[in-house]
Order: sequence, then structure tokens, then C-alpha cells
Amino acid sequence: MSGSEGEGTATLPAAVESLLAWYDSRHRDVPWRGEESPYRIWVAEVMAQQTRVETVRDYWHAFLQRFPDVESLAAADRGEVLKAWEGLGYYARARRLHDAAAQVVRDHGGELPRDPASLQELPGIGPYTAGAVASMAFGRPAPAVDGNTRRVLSRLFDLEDPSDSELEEAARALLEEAGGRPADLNQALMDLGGALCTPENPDCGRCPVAEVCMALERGTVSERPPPRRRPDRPHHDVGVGVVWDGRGRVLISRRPEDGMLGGMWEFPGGKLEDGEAPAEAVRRELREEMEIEVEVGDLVARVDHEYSHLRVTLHAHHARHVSGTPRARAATDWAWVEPGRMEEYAFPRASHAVIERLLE
DNA sequence: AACACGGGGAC
DNA sequence: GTCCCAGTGTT
Repeated sequence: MSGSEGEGTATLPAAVESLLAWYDSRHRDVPWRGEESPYRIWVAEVMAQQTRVETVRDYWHAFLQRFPDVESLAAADRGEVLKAWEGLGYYARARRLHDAAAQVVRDHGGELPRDPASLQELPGIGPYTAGAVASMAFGRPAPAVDGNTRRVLSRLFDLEDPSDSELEEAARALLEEAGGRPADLNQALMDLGGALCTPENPDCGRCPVAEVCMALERGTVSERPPPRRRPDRPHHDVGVGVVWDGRGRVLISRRPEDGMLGGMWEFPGGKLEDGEAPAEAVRRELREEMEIEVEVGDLVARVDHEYSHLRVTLHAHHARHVSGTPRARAATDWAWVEPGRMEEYAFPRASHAVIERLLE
């Protein structure tokens, strides 16, 4: 923490008290508030990584309907799990959750570990999720510093560019004053960041800790935390084939487990080379990646899609299968599928625009 | 410390 | 258009 620590420390009990009182007075909250099942809390927190709570809500209910306990998740096929995650993004989370469930069943008798350090050994559980689960499911006074809490603490203590350990230390200082309510304090900090202590135009007038906020006192609220610059996103043109087998079925392929959209299904294809037309790329890629010859036809759809670190324009073309049995080279699997049955497979968002056009 | 990793909502 | 969200894992 910064220089005037004495002042901040002296006001900690008051800050925690008004924070908890403010939290108690609120009605809106996360769907899994009051949830007692560690498994259900765990699933919610993994889904909520880099994802808005409102987006998580429906996925969470549906996922738990499909996989009601850690045993059913551990026993599921990877494809089923990805299907339940379809559209949520960051699909590595689903794979790690699935792997971690198997680990919990195998190594922990089906019970989640109760301490943050052990939780963090499970795939997909980092410092934040470990603290969130430990506090919410097991009542441990563990810090859970997410993006909201990071902003709140940066302002409350006027921290210029705090490291992870500085933030954790600040959170621990507050937790020490929270008595038996570590989970409520963690949630209060996150809720405050989401509701009032927002990145732009924070509503300090209604903030329960405005009187002890050091950034507000010093006029540095708008500078805390410092904005992080995003690198420019490169743009790629990608040609993909909607390859028909002559019997009303289309070829789809499954991406490698690791990396972008890992384990998801897609229409086979690849990036355009310099000066190459989309149709040409489709023919070349299907020859290189699937070892089949196709005759490329009309455009099905052109889809612009933005990812966090790149932008893609998908050129999807009809194609007729001419010869060769598909062989998965870059892919891990492939299948001929009737368009009406594609909903059984998990596709990334960009592919759905193509599928919809196909179903028209 | 920097980067890869989805998708969407708010402005 | 930009920002960033109840972050994690890899290099």
C-alpha cells in the first residue's frame, strides 16, 4: 500500500462495516448467492471468468441440469461438455473444468478441497477462483480479487499500479475486519465495482465507502486503475468449405484440443494466402488438411467476427465432394452430418451464422 | 511481464 | 468504433 497507510488502516473497520451494510441492503445479486453446494459455486465461478454475470445465469442453470454433480461431469464426454459451453467462449475453461472434475472424483473422493492452495492445483482454478470458492463454499477468509475488486481496492487505497500481491494484501486487511463474513465481503467488493465503482463515471455520491476512499479524497479516482492498452488485432480472411457428399450431408471437422476454439467443430478450411481467392483457398485447404478433392461453388455466407486478439472474415463456400476419403490432419476428427443434425455438435459463434444460412 | 484465449454488452 | 467483463495458463 502507499504512503499514508496509517490513515487507511485506522478507517478499515468502519469501511468494512459500511460495505457489509450496503451489501446487505441490496436486492440484486448473482444467481448463485446463497448457494451452498461447492460444486455449483465452482461451476458458476469458472463460467464467470471474464464473463458477465448476466451472461452466465442461463448457462449455469442449464449446465447444472445436464451435469448435476461432479460425478456426472467427470463421467461425461468432452463433446457433451463443450456443447453445454457452446457460445460462452474461452472453451479451455470447459475442458479444464471437465478435467478437474475427473481429478476431484479420482483424487479427492468427489469432494472439492477446502483450502485455496489445494483448490488452485486443479486445472482452471487460479488465485481468484480459489479464493471465491474457498470463501463462498467453505467460509475461509481468502481474498478473491477479480477485475471489479481490483478497481475498488485501487481507489479505496489509492494504489497507483498495484501488483497482484499488493491487491491480495489489501483484500486481506479488509477480510481481517469482516469477522465471520469473508464471502460477503468478497462479494460486496465485487458488487460495488459492478454497481457504483465502475470504470467510467463512478457513482461516488452513493458509495458506502466514499468517506474513507483515498482516491476520492485525492482526486485520483479517474486514474485508478491505469487503463491497459490493447495491442492492435490483426485481420485474417479465411475460406471454409460447406462440402456436400451428394447425399445431403456436409463435412465438418473438429479442432485440436489445444489452442483457439479447442475441441470445437467447424467447417474445414483455412487462411487465404497472398493474392488467393476464397474459393481457391477452400480447394487448397481441403486438399491439404482433409486430403479430399472438391469443386468449389457459390458463396454460402460471409461472416465478420471479432475475437479478443484478432479479427476474421469467414468466406464460406458450397463445395461438391469429388474424391478421396477425408483424413484428419490438422483436425482431430471429422464427420458427414445432415444440416438438421448439426445442433448436436458444438460450434463456435462464427460458424453459427453459416449454419443458419444453411438451414434456411 | 506479455500474450493467447470468445463473446457480448455498454457507451 | 472502444473498453472490459466475478481470469487462467503458458512462455
